[in-house]
Amino acid sequence: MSYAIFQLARAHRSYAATLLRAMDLHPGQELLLMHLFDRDGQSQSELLEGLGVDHSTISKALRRMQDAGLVIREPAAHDRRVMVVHLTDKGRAMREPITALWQSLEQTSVRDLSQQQAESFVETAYAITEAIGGRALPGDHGKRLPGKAGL
Amino acid sequence: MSYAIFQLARAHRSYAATLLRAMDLHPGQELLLMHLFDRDGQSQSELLEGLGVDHSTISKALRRMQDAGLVIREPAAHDRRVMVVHLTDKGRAMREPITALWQSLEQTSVRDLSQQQAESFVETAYAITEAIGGRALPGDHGKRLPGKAGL
DNA sequence: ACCACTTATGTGGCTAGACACCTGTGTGGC
DNA sequence: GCCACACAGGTGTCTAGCCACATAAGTGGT
Repeated sequence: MSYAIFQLARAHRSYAATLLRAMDLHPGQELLLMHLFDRDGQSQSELLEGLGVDHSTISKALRRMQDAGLVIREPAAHDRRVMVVHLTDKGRAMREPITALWQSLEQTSVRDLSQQQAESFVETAYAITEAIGGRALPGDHGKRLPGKAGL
Repeated sequence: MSYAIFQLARAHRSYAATLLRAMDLHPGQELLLMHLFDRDGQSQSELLEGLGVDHSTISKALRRMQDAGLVIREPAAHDRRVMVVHLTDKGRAMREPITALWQSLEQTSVRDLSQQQAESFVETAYAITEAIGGRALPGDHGKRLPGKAGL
């Protein structure tokens, strides 16, 4: 089971990376952009909430994306700690390609599956994600190893 | 679907990394060790075949593991290109902890699943892995590394 | 023997992602 | 007002993992 997850994760990431390479993006950046497509002008903390990665990862990725001209970061007026992230025209232009990439990824993934299998798989995947503590909720800094009962 | 895979992959890797940290290992190294538990004295190419990552990743990981005293690498007699990897006593001593970790990981993953769900999930996971071109190892979709290492 | 080709491995450079530590900035208690 | 504390980001450092390139050694064709 865990081996299957490892293999799937590696293959899936690798495939996504190959597609992303064609549009000069790196894995993870497309998720950041998709969150911004959904709602522009989010703070890094808000993006972090949606992605669940470390804040330093967000910070560095955004800096590189700013260097690449995809986004701009500017301090918020009401709270000078927060940096509000806005898409540039170039960033917004990535919307269609990314959507197409995502659909392609979906289609390829489910290619040999029945509708039933796909739904069941997603459902189980989320169940596993929750079982192993997939949510990094604010305030717990990763110390959440759910119970030593299972160890 | 792809989002579910991303989330699952991140959660799974993160959880495994946390467990591995307790025994001074890094993600991926446990898979390398498990392959060596299964058969000691493999070349890097053989290990690569089993893991499916880039050869440079293997090379660097093995160098760090050698620095950590887990393995030693020595040139093969019959072909001076290949480096044969052997476990040290310290490396062999990791076998039980890693097996325990793996079982814990498995138990936690399937905690909220029925036997049927778990089997169906693994089967679908391999189907997706093959569909997106993660070269699955020749043939079998069933057990990986039959036996001792407990994969 | 020679030379192209393949194979096994090493190395450098890049990003992702995690942790640890640090700097500003808001906020509540006194 | 003052001060401890929480919070938002930034930066350094480490490993994983990829690609691109390099080196050395075995393999074959001629």
